[in-house]
Amino acid sequence: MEEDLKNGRYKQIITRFPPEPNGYLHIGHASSICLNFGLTKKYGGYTNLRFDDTNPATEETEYVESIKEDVKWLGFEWKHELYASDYFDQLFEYAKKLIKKGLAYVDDSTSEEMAAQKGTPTEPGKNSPYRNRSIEENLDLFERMEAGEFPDGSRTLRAKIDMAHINMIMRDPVLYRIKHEHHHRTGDKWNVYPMYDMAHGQSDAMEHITHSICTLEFVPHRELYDWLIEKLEIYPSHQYEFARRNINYTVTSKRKLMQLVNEKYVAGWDDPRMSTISGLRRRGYTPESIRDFCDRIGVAKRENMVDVGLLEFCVREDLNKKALRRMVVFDPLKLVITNYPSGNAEEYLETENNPEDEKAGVRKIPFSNELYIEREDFMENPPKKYFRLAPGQMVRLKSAYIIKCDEVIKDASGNVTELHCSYIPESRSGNDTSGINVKGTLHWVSVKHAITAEVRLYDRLFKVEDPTDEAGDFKDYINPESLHVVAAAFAEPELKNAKFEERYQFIRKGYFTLDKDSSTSGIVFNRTVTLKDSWKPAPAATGKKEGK
RNA sequence: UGACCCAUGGUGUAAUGGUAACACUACUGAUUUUGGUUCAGUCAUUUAUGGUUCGAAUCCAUAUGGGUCAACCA
Repeated sequence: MEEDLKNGRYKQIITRFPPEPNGYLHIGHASSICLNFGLTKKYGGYTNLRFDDTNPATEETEYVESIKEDVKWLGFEWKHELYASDYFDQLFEYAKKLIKKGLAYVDDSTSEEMAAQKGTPTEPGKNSPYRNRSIEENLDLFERMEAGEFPDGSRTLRAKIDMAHINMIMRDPVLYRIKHEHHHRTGDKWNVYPMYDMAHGQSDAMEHITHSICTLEFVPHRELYDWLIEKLEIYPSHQYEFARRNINYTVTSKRKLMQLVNEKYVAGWDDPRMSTISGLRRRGYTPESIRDFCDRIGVAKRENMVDVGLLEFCVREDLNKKALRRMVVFDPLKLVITNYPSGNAEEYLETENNPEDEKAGVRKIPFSNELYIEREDFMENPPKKYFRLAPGQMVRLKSAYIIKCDEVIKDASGNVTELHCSYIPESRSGNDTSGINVKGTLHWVSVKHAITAEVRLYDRLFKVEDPTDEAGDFKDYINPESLHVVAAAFAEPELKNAKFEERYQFIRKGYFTLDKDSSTSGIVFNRTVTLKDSWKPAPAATGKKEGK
């Protein structure tokens, strides 16, 4: 499409990203951002960031700031930062031009009366009794609407098109309405505000937007978009539509996201379970992974439901290259190495920070005779093909030694409290001369060197693929286990120096990032995504692993 | 029961009248000091019926299915 247009029709492509500042951007907007900015980056040209702030009742500066931050974070630069409200003077003139051409009139009907006049998709509408006012009277009334002489809702300016039009959008649509409301940018200057249709295409025209890209629900508006451009005799921008991207197990609707925030189902717009850009950012998603995701899902006009698994694939792929490997035990089981010197004996073992990236370097990790391993990495009566620790079995401790489980210690009620193992001194990582081969490798931390950290494990926010498609309220389908907090996980000491800019892979546990709730008194990590896990204990035994 | 938009493996997207493909998922196997990564492979696709054409996913018609439109929201 763009290539044809480049053949002489336009010298350059100009697009715009037009958010309404009444909420935070979500993953669906990311698609639109990547499309609009990506197109002009590819074909040459530029993209404006234009806030569609024509409704002062719902719009706030807080949202403007968050939107700018999110677009920048995603890695895009806009040419001009603009606001539909910048054009209010010009738009008002445009409205008067329509009146003068006999193409718009002031209507005193109430919204109920107007709805009744409108007809239905299968029946034509009826003309408003105010439809044939004189140009002079319309002009006078419209000026007085602006002057603040009339209360909210008492009058509107409507286009004079055709109340029997097959396209209901064309049945004398409202162009301007009275609102004595404080606007986040123009303050109390205006008493009338343009509707979307009276502002969007006109703003596009003023900016010489060549491709005004929006979602499918605006298809019927295109006829009005073109009509206004024609009658106003302004730059002929063109509107193109694509289907919004839906992702399963979440919602991408500002209204619904706001409900989750206001009704405290989540901690805020940037709760890591939210589909907002700020939520994904806090969760540990990278801009690269989100852009890659948007590229992969593409654009089309058909209804769609993208698998969240693809988003997870994209972030795993990116993080695998970037994340520093660390060892953290979530649910500790103490392990004593009986043939290793006790007391203050320790040694520092070298291990790579990222096997996928030599430049990431190496670090030292402390080893001693008392370690923690993951409780789930031991089974007293293992099924076959269990590669982890079990009585009499051997495993490798990552970057350390091969150990053998000699004895299982239990408390009075039979719970396993401790494991006694022996290590093979010749099996030390890097210069293993033992000749022993083991299938399993476990992560571990030294008890006396470990630090504690809070770890927040997230799962999908909804239990069903499409909560808006289910009976009843979408909030009835919230996954009660979407957040699992490990209050005190045991981490290798290196993590004391965790940084917000760095990404981590806790070996065998997933990808993690430092959360903003971290303070000097305690550090907090968010799990971005689990590692892919192809281990299945037994047919139909434990089912799906958490977070997958 | 009006108009408009849409229909390609489980999912998403290509194929511009000329061999239906790519990615994700799932499943095999190899490698692996992460049951990760990597590598090799397997399963699986044009909604239906007609028509035009030497040739149709593509063009036409009809049907079916899904979506949108009756806010002083965007």
